[in-house]
Amino acid sequence: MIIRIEPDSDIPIYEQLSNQIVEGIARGWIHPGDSLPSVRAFASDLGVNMHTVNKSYHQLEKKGIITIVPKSGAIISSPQDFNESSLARLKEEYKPLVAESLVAGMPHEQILDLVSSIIKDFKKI
Amino acid sequence: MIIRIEPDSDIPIYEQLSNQIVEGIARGWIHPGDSLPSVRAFASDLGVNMHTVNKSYHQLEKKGIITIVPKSGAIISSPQDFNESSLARLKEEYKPLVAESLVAGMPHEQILDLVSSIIKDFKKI
DNA sequence: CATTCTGTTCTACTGTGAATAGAACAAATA
DNA sequence: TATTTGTTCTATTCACAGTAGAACAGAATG
Repeated sequence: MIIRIEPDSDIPIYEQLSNQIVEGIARGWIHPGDSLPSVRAFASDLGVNMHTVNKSYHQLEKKGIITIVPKSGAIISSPQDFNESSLARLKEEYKPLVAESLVAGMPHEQILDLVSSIIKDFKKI
Repeated sequence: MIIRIEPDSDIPIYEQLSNQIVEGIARGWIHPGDSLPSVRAFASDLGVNMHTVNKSYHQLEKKGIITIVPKSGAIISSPQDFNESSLARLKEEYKPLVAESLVAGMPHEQILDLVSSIIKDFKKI
C-alpha cells in the first residue's frame, strides 16, 4: 500500500497518515485482521518520526478502526467492533460540510450524487 | 441568530463561529444580502477577541460565503458567486469522512440516508 | 537462552498556530 | 464633527505538531 505524505500540507502528518490508512481499508487494499507495520518501520518508510506514526495509530484506535495489542502490533478491526458513539461523531462531522454544500447552492440531489460518486470511487478500484 | 461558542472545544473558536454562520445560512435564518455584525460588536456579544471574529470572516470570504466590503461590513454572498474550486475543495473534504463511514461498516444506502437526514434537518426548521 | 523487535513512556527542543490584547490608521457613517 | 468601521501592526501566552533521544518491559525469533 502506497502512502503519500505532504510535509508542507496544512493537514497534520499524523492525520494524513490516518486518512490514507482508512482509505486503504475502504478501497479493500487492506482488510480487517491485517496487521499494520510497526511504528518504527513505518516511520522509517515514510521518512517521519516514530512518534508521529504512534500518534496516528492511537487516533485510529480511538476511532475504533484498529486495535493496538501492547508489545505486539496494530490490527485492523472488524466493522462490528464500532460503537454507536462513533456513528454520532461521524454525523457531527458531516454537518458543517453539508451546510457548506447547501450554502454553495448545491441542491439536495447533487449533494447525494457527490457522496455517491465518492463511495463508488472507493469501491470500484 | 444564536451562536454558541465552546472555549474548551478542540475546534478553534474562529472555526466554530464560521460553521455556525454557515449553518445559519443553510437553515434560512440569514440570507444572501444580509449583513453580519461588525467584528467588534460580534466579539463583544460572544465574549471573544475582535481578531478571532476577523479571522472567521476572512475564512468565510476565502470560501466565497461572504463578501467583506472594506470600511463597511460583511455581506452574505449569493450562491451563484461560488466558483468551481470551492466545489472541488468540498469533495476533498468529504472523502475521508466517506471512507471512515465505509470502514465503520455503513452500507452505501445508509451513508446517503445519513446525509439526506442532515439536509432535511437544515431545511425543515 | 540470548538477541532483536515491539509499543510505551519520558524529557526536551523548535516551530507554528490559536487567542488575547492594545494601539493606531483611514474611510465610511451618523 | 464624532463615531464606527475594517485593517494593520506589535506583543504576549498557551497549546499543538514534529522531531529527537533515551530507557523500559514484554513479545517474537534465532
